[in-house]
Amino acid sequence: MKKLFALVDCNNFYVSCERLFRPELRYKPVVVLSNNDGCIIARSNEAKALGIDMAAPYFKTRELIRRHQVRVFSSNYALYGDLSHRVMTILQEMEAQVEIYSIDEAFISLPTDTPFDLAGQAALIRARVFQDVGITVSIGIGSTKTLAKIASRRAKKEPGHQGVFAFPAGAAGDHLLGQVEVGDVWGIGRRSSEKLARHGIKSAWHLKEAEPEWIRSQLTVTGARTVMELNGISCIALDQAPGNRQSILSSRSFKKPVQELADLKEAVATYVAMAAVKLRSQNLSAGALQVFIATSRFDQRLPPYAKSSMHTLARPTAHTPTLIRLALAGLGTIYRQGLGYQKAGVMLTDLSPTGCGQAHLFSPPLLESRPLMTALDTVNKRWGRNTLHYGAEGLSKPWAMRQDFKSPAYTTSWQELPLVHCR
DNA sequence: TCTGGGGTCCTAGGACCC
DNA sequence: TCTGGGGTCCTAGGACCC
Repeated sequence: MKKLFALVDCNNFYVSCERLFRPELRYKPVVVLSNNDGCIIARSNEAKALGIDMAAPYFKTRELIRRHQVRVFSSNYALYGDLSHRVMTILQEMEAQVEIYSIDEAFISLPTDTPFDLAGQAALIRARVFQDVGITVSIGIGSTKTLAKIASRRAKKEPGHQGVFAFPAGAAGDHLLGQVEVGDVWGIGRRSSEKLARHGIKSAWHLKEAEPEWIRSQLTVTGARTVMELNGISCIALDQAPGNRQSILSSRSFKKPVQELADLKEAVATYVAMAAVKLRSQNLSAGALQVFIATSRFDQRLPPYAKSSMHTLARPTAHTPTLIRLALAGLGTIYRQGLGYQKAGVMLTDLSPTGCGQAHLFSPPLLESRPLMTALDTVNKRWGRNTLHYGAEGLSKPWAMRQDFKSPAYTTSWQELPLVHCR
């Protein structure tokens, strides 16, 4: 059966979340920063109009921000995650086939075999999300995910569409593709668009008409798929139950460069503990652990130093102390004295469902206590993160990331609920 | 002074097997 | 002169996404 795709995309999502609890900031320029207050990762329309670029380093735009009194927020993922969940729940209530694609986007698969007012249904979804959560979404409809993406951008950018736009058939569709820069096509990043431009392929229409074999040779099969999708041939299916996760990464930049091994150890132990919580929450165990450290890529004075160390476990585990021990041992092998490290991290890979691992012939069973981990997670869930934690994680954490402009956890912490004053 | 974090997929090349 | 053919697995690196 032929299907259509709709992409539901939350407008300026992080900014919209912040404004939800600060309605006086509506129509004012607002930006949200990445972790460590490093880059700008969300902008209100007013901030975009001021010429503040996506992913611009905060310190480089600070003057512009000050001059126009742009309101700045550190990222607050507890808030965004919670509001995202509310939006996605509504979509799943209204539609049978939903793929949650990212924190602020979902694809929906729509039937086309019955006479059905797609745009009308999309408008209903949009109204319901706004009514129940207070977030504005744009919805694009197309015969492939790639075309739905292009349509959603049009829905967002041109107010006349009331937030819903269906990719048109025939010549009108080609005309629209002619107006889309090739780098704005889903799956075509900076490197590929530079390469394509050198061969005269500058618009989405040029790409659609390109020779498939040549595209395959230049952009591999993923590029070839994109060309098919632009031609209306669906190659990227709706994925309602994404397969088991491949890896769990936990890493942060430091407030200021860290030199001491002792500080790095604390940071790495903290990241291991975070990753392990995520691991157990998905009932997974890790078969390998990688730890990495890096100096700043931007520091011109010294050559950058980045090293990682991989350790494979005889048997998969989700036991925090075991993982911390391995990570710290790995850290010792890659640490070099006298450098100022800007970032460290831990990646858990070879993930498998807990309890399904192959027993090992020669290693004795690991002396690890699953009930202990369960108790730890239960306490921290009930009483707040870090109620119980490992000594190796440290206490003062002088390396912790910068978060100078963080809003309260309005919806996920009793202590930070917004107050309503009545007279 | 100050430049995010968390993912996925693809390819090439080396090592190894029969 | 001339050096097989077919395969798997692993890793590193590149590119992309939000």
